[in-house]
Amino acid sequence: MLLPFSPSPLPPISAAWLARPSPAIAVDLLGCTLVRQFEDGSTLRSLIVETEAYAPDDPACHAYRRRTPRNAVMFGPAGYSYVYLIYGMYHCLNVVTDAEDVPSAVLIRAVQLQQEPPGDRSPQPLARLGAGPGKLCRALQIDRSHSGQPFAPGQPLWLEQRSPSLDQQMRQGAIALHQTTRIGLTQGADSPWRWYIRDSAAVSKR
DNA sequence: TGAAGGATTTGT
DNA sequence: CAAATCCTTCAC
Repeated sequence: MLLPFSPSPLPPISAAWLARPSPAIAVDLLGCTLVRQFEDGSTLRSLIVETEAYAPDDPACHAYRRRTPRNAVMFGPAGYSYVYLIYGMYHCLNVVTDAEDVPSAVLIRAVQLQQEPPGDRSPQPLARLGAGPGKLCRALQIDRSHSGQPFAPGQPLWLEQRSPSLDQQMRQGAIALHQTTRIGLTQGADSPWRWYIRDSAAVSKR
């Protein structure tokens, strides 16, 4: 299933809206728009269809043990990006949430691209390009240089609210949300902090 | 200074 | 199931 993109501009999501516990944000970000603005000024919009929450006292959270240079942004205020390199070859994009000094974030695991990203790329279904945290960063050309930056219009990345019609469909259950345990973890694997739009073509298997 | 391992993806 | 590939973290 492909979600409909809004034909009209949607309001940006504020840092204040993101200053809540990460599980709540993970649910609320489903159906919202991730906007990538490239250096030439062009933009590429994607609908968020799969997320995971990471929180304080969560063994799976990068900030679980202590503050380090890598995870420092998670200790800061909500509304900033946290991008890290995993397995030496893939980047993962997070939205920092909750209050300052409460290290938490939401991992964007899958998006539905509105159009083909710029650059030479072998023709591939858009749903595939955004299926997986590493793949969506590759498609949107997101790397660690984008970590620690605010989500705000005019920046390389920002977020926009759900369209009213999509919000209504999700609240009425016409678009089903699912909640499961998180993927690929060795610790904290029991917390049911993964959410996705069930029938989306872009979510991870399971 | 060294070593182990990871919020992934892909191909065998 | 294992490789690719490199950064982060922790131990010595």
